[in-house]
Amino acid sequence: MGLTKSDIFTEEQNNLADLAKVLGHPARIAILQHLIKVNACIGGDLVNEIGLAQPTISQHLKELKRVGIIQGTIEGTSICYCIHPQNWREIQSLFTTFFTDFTSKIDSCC
Amino acid sequence: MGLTKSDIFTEEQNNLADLAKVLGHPARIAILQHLIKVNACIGGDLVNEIGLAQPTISQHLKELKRVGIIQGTIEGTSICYCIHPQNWREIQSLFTTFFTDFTSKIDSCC
DNA sequence: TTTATTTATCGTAATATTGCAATATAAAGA
DNA sequence: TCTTTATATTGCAATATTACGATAAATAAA
Repeated sequence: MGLTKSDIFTEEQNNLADLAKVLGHPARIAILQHLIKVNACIGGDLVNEIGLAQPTISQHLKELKRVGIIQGTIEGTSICYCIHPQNWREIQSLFTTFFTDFTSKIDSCC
Repeated sequence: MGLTKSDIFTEEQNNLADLAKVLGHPARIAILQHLIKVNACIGGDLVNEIGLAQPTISQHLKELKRVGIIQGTIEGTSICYCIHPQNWREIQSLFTTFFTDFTSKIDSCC
């Protein structure tokens, strides 16, 4: 079907999964890492840096913006992209909580 | 195309994206959270708990096992699943590093 | 106004993912 | 051995994702 049954899961589970899914593509990881490295840059720089066609990068940027992990500011004809600091920390916090829920337990496996 | 151009990215980027992608489905998040909660359980319990058909759960478990975040031990006709403690910590570490790379910087956005 | 620059959108092709019914496999117990 | 129980695999339908060429839109510069 290709259609996730999101109605049988909690909002927290759907939300975390959605964020993870957006991080689940190397181009989007590369975009985020580049933005971290240079603080901010315009879309064209990302097209050159990543090596995918402009419409493809635009699509990936759209996804990253959708979940709020980056922001774009219009500067003339170009758009200056950067990490959204507050949202980044909130997303980081969600993942940290998720991972720590196990790490804080005693190992008791089968 | 639907085909990710993984050859133009670093192994680190592909690896992190692959892990994130596996976490990018609410059923797999729910499976992990349940395993954390009860420490260990057999596959049938997950089928009842999650509410998806047995083959679907089996498929999700296969993906989780592929990246090593869970392990399964055969116990008679059933299989006892649990978090893979060491791999969990390694994956947690990868995400922590990724997020901290930005968090440790001064905010300088556009 | 015309042109150049930059980004977004549309349309499309190819592949991937999700989910499940049917079935296969494997081990335990009668 | 035969049956039961639990999981894996296969096959398939529906939807999603990825990537890009063509093109639109919007602004700056000439």
